Formats: sequence, structure tokens, C-alpha cells
Amino acid sequence: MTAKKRKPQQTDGPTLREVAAAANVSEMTVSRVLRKKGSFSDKTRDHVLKVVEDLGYVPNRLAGSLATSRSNLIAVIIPSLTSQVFTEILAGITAQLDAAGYKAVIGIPEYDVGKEEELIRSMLSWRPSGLIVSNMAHSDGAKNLMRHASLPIVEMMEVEDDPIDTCVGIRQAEAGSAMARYLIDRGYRRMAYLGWDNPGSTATKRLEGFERQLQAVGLALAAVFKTEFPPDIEMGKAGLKVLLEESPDLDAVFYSNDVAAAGGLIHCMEAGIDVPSSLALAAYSGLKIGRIMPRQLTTIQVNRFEIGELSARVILDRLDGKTPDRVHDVGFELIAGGTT
Amino acid sequence: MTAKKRKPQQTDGPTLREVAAAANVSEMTVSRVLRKKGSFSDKTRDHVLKVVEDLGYVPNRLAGSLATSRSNLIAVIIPSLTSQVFTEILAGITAQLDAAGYKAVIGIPEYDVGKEEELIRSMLSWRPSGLIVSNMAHSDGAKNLMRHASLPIVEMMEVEDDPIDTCVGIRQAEAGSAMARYLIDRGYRRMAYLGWDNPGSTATKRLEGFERQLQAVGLALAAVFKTEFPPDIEMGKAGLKVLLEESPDLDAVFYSNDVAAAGGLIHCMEAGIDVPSSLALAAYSGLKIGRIMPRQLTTIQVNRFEIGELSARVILDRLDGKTPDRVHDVGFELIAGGTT
DNA sequence: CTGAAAGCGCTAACAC
DNA sequence: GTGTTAGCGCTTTCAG
Repeated sequence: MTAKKRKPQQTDGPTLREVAAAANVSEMTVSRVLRKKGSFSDKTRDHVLKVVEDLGYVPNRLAGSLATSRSNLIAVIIPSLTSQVFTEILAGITAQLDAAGYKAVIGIPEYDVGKEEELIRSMLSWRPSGLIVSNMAHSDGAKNLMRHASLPIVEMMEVEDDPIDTCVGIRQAEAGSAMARYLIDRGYRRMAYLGWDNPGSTATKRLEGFERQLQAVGLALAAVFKTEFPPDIEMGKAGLKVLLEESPDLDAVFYSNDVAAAGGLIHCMEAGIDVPSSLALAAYSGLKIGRIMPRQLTTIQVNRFEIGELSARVILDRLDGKTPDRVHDVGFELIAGGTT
Repeated sequence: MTAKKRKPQQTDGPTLREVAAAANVSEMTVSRVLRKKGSFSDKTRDHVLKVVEDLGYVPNRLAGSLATSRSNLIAVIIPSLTSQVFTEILAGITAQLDAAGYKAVIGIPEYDVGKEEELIRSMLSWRPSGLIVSNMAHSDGAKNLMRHASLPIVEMMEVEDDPIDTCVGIRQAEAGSAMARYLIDRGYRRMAYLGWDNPGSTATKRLEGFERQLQAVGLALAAVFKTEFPPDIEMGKAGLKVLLEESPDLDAVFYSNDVAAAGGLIHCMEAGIDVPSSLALAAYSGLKIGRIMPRQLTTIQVNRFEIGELSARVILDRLDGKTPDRVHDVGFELIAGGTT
């Protein structure tokens, strides 16, 4: 009744061995039943499953993965969760992975390349089966880690000609130049950029493409409002106010993202600035908010869900022994809305 | 030069053993250096670290965690990533965890309790050190899993008196009744609800509190527009249109979230409905979008970051041997904006 | 300060 | 159809 326990109270749940003992079979039999692998009679299966149920056994995948040196984990690194862009990409990724029995493990460096490297190292230490990272700018250390890791890797969001392994996305600079061309064609001449600017970022590449295109026709950016991080709706609103105070004669503003542009539109509504006759607004992404505003936003539409799906697909194909292309350009579409 | 290899090309990176061999020390010494645990001379440390660097060794945590039966993983289950509410909570969680050297592993059931159970099972199989789940409605299977798992658990978003282990959040029904009381006080009488309704969901609990308060003063909901999932900005806009067609005499609408209410405000602007003189709008969350609209939204402000932080804190404290309270009510604040 | 042995919980590869 | 043996790559003792 008051027998002493030697071991500190068994707090860690039953093991395979205990299930096997309780079911009067070997560990291997339980293992086979649980993984539906190899052969066993219906009778033993039912019995084993009942014991598993009764004991509330939860397999230890640490042990399982260590033994097989395979896991169903795919490491996914996305810069942030505050942008719908990435949550939609993530949705695309998990949709594909789920269907194939894999799980995404998400890491969020918040636009910090140092943190990204640390995260990659940390994730690799769990031996995932694949790795999906965002954009193509990484620290040297991170690149090194990835080059030496022997697992399928996808860099997504943008494409360039020599990815570490594989890449899925669009040519960001082309998106920027396409928008510049469009605005020029519509007759705008005094254009500003409002948004994120950080070396190697996709936003900066769009800005570069935008500027290059302006220069190609003898124009230059009339003003710039740069933010340290991707601007949110509030900053899009406040930033436009500042921009217009400094350069009242602007006729168009290219935002780095739709949400910030929505903020800009709100500013215009409040300040009585007619869009687009007094000021044109354009952005990038094709988010829902841009379609719902009183005036539909001119933007670059990117199929984010597709980027996610395809990225996952590429990983899964590699895991399947296939050798997909190294570069997947999913393209974009310029949506001419009511703000230009 | 053409020596045959027995083993299939060593593709999985060096192991501790190989590092030890290359450094001419035992595996234990390498292990100690890497974990800064136990003692070793500065000389051996430097030497070992150099070899680790040269070989590009990445520790295998599967093995490590299996051996120690401890991991730095905290499983976090949040319904969805499309709501900023959860991304902010997540930010609060990771802020705390990062500082303590833990990592969040995120699972997203997308408001599906069946999927939630599956996710919990799957996450538990990786033997995390703690588990944070959202709200207090779970399948029986999920509850069972959690009750039998011996790890600290937090249910967040709402609080009730008997959590599985611990809970952090607000009393959702009270938020609903507080808003009803406020609207009644402002003189509104023909009120509608527009938003999510799903048994056990926090939105439904707010609706219940709202209705109960109306009934307490002899009123009833004048109309309802229910959505299967938390409404987005588009649905908030479209839903209000429908609602007003069916019940043109409404004087106030209580939305289940701010984003949808922003959509409602946009509808009013487009349809020439003056807010709040013709129609009042109120919601829940206190998101940025509600503050940025031409009229600041009346809403229930909840400190999401704090919920996240505190949830993580509770887990960490438990891991630290402390025994924090089982129920943590972080409270809320009703923000009277320009839409009521 | 360093090393050797044993084992974490599971599975691959063989027996039978 | 089922059991046995030997690890997976690490860490926890316990010696020295």
C-alpha cells in the first residue's frame, strides 16, 4: 500500500517497450502495427491498438527519427507574420505538405539576417527533410550552412539565376520596372517611392527596377520616403503626409506594399486630395485590402498561394527523387485600378 | 584514386564522433565544449571549436534531446495566421521564449477541432517542453491527450475557472456584455451582430454575453449576420450591405472583429450612410486598422502581446519549478471611438 | 580536466 | 507473422 518508488515518478508516458510488455508481443510488432509497415495479423493489430489506446501511448519521434534518420519536418523561414503576403504563402506551403504527410516548422527572423542564420542552424539541428527560406539575401554564414547541408532547399519570393539549390518567385526588379513603365505611359512624371528599403530586400530590388526604368526615359525619382521595415497602414498614411509636405507637386507615389498604400489612400480621403487626378497611388502585392478600398488600388498582383504551393512541391519532388528545375518564375500581373 | 566506398556516400554531415576523432579527443570533450558544460581547458576548447568550424558540424538535437529527454521546444497552437490578433500574440510568445532560449513550434488548425487534436498529438510526439493552445474548446480526444501529457499547458485567449492546466486571457462573455451596456447607454436600441458564430468560439461567447445583456434590459438582437469563419474586411463590407437590406432600421452593429468592421465602415462611406448618426459600428480587438480609418472605431481593446508574453511566461515559470496561478485574467478596455 | 561505458526510445535487417 | 540484435548520435553517470 505504501510501497516506495525507486524512480522519480514515471512522468514521461509509456514507451514502446511498455506497450509491448502490456500487449505480450515484441516491440517490433507494436512498431509495425503503429506504422502499418511489415506484416501482422488482424488479431494482433486490434489487440495492440487497444493497448496503445488504453495506455495513451504517444510515440516518441525523436527516437523514431534518430533511428531512421528521416523526419517529416520541413523547415520554413519567413521574414515575418505581420504581412499577409507571408501568411498566404505559408498557407500554400502547408496545403501541399499536409497532403503529403509533412509538417512545416516555421522560423521568423523578422528581417534580421543574423537571426536568420541562427534560425537556420537551429532548424538544421533538428534534421528536417527540406528547407524553404525567403528571398535570396543571406549572411555568408547562412549560405555556408545551406551549401553544406545535404537537403533540398528552396529560396522563395524572388528568382535569380544561381540559387543555392532551387528558387521560386518572380523577378522583383522587373515588377518595379513594369510599374514604372505603366505610370510613365499614363503620363505621370513626378513620381515618388514610399516604402521599405534595405539592401538585398525584394522591396529594394523593385525600387531599383523602378528607378532604372525612370532613368531609361530620362526621368528620376522626385522624392523618396524610406522606412526601416515594411510599412504598415499607419506608416503609409503618415508617410504620405510627410512626403507631400516636402514635395507638394508629386503626381504619383509607388508604395512598396498594398497595405501601406491603403493608408495613403485614407490620407488622401481625409485631406481632400483627389485620387488619381491630383495624385496617383500604386503598390505591390495584390492584397484584398487594395480591392476593397473605395478606389481599387493599382498594383502588381502576385500569386502568393502559388509560390507557397510550388515551393513545397519542389521540395517534395526532390524528396521523391525527382530533379525539378532550379529556377521557377511564377510571374506577376499589373492590375490597373482606379488609383492611377 | 578510385577506391570503392562501402557506405553510400556520407551525405549527412559529420557526427560528434567524427569531430572527436578529428580533434583527437573523446566525444565527451567535444560535447562538453559545445554545451559549455563541465570543465575543459581553454586550449582544448579552442582546438575543438576550430575543428567543429572546419568540419561544419551541426549537432543532432534528435539525439541530444533523446538522451536528455528535454528539448527547447514549446508547441504553440493558434487557430489561424490570417488574423493579426494571433500574429501579435505569437510575437509576444516568441519574445519571451527567445530570451529564455526556447523555440516556438507553431501549429495551425484553421479553426478545425479535429485538426487541432491531430496537431496536438503530432506535436507531443516531438516531446516539447510545454504546450500553448488557443481558447478552451477542444475535442474530447484533445483534452484527453493534454490531461495525460505531463508538461505545462496554457490555454490562452479566454479564461474560465477550470482550465486543463493554466489559462491566460479575458472573460469573453464579459467583453460582449460590456459592449452591449455601452451601446444601450448611448441610446441604441435596434442592434445587430455581424460576425463569426461557432459553438465554443470566443466570438460566440462574446455574442452570448452581448445578447444576455440586451435581454437584461428587455431588448433583443434585431438582426444577425453570421459567418462560418471570422469575417475579413470584404465580408464585413458585403455583410453589412445584406444586413441593411433586410433590416434598414438598424441603429447599431456589433462586429466580431475590427477588420470586418473596417469593411463595414467602408460600405457606409460608399453608400453615404453617416456613421454614427445613421448607423453605429462597434467591434472587438483594438487593431491598428480601427484607429486609422477616417473614424476611429469603437472597440474592445485587448492587449494581445501581453497575452502572448504571459502565456509564455507561465510555461517558463512552470519549467522553472514555480507554480503560477491557474487563471490569469488580463482584462480589456472599451475604447469609445467615433463610430458610436 | 578527460575518458569509457551504458542507455535514451525507436527501427533496419535479419532470423525463425 | 513475429522476435532478436544492433545501432541511430548524443549525454549521463562514474572513473581516473
